[in-house]
Amino acid sequence: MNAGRIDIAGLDGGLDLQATIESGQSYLWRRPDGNMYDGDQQRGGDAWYETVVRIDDGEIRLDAGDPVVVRVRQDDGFLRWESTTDAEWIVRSLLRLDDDLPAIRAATPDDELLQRAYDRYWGLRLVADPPFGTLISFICSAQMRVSRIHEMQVALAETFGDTVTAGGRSYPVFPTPEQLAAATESQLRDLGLGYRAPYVQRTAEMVASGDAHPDTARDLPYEDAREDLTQFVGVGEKVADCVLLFALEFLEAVPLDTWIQTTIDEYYPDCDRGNYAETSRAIRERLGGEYAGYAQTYVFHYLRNEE
DNA sequence: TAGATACCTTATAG
DNA sequence: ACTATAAGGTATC
Repeated sequence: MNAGRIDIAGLDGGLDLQATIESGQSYLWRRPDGNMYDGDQQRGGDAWYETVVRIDDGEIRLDAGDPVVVRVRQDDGFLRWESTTDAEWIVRSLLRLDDDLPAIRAATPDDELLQRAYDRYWGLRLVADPPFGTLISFICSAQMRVSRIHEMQVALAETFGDTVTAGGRSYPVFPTPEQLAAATESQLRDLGLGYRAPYVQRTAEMVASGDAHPDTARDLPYEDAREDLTQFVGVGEKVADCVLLFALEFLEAVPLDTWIQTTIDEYYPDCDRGNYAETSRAIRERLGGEYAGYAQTYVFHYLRNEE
């Protein structure tokens, strides 16, 4: 295994690894100590987190390429990493370590709720996850608790994905589009996916056949990109916004979920315009525009943990 | 085009 | 013990 460490003092705004990984924006990491979402900040503070991505022509993916194991741990002022390859660039990319958090926060409105959330979880970063895994995991997220969404992704990897061995341990790999497309609805229901089972299978089939790919949204203007992603089965406007924000680097995207809807009702009632598109524009503007997605992620994590 | 309803499964509240 | 409700919504009518 390769290994290295990144000096957190050298990052603009530092890092809160646990908040970043366990804030419900990524479901593609695992904690080998088995305590994801245990709500215990102390225990998670120096836990190892592991993921497997694929590297294809220098890009971090899950739909093609060679599997690479990546482990990270925040400890004593450093982000330590271990990997089957020289992975510092992968770690920097996945965890958006080059984002300038103070600059992003400076572009955020001086709003009491936003500042409280930023203060409480300062160092939380958005992620830049592989698009295919993000697409599937957020299709699974509909009407689901965060911990169960994560369990589903683990089950999908263990049931349909490859396995790689590193350092004497084996790691399940998130399934490729082909592997998921070959799954039957019944198999997926057996994993507890419920009505999401056919959505996952059919979307995987769309990607595997080449009929559509989440990456095509990357080159479109924000609202067109959101519309483009809704062509996938099981993907509405909210899930599309999640893929844009957590995988395709649209930092202005604000997924309108139940938590944000409650936030709008309580703190920004004038932003409720009665439909997704218009409410989205209004709350996006209220949260600072360009980095509204950052503010959304802080607020989501803050409200979910403090109330 | 806007509004209502069904949908899998599990955990938690009452 | 047992029922109602809600969980990072979407598809369909």
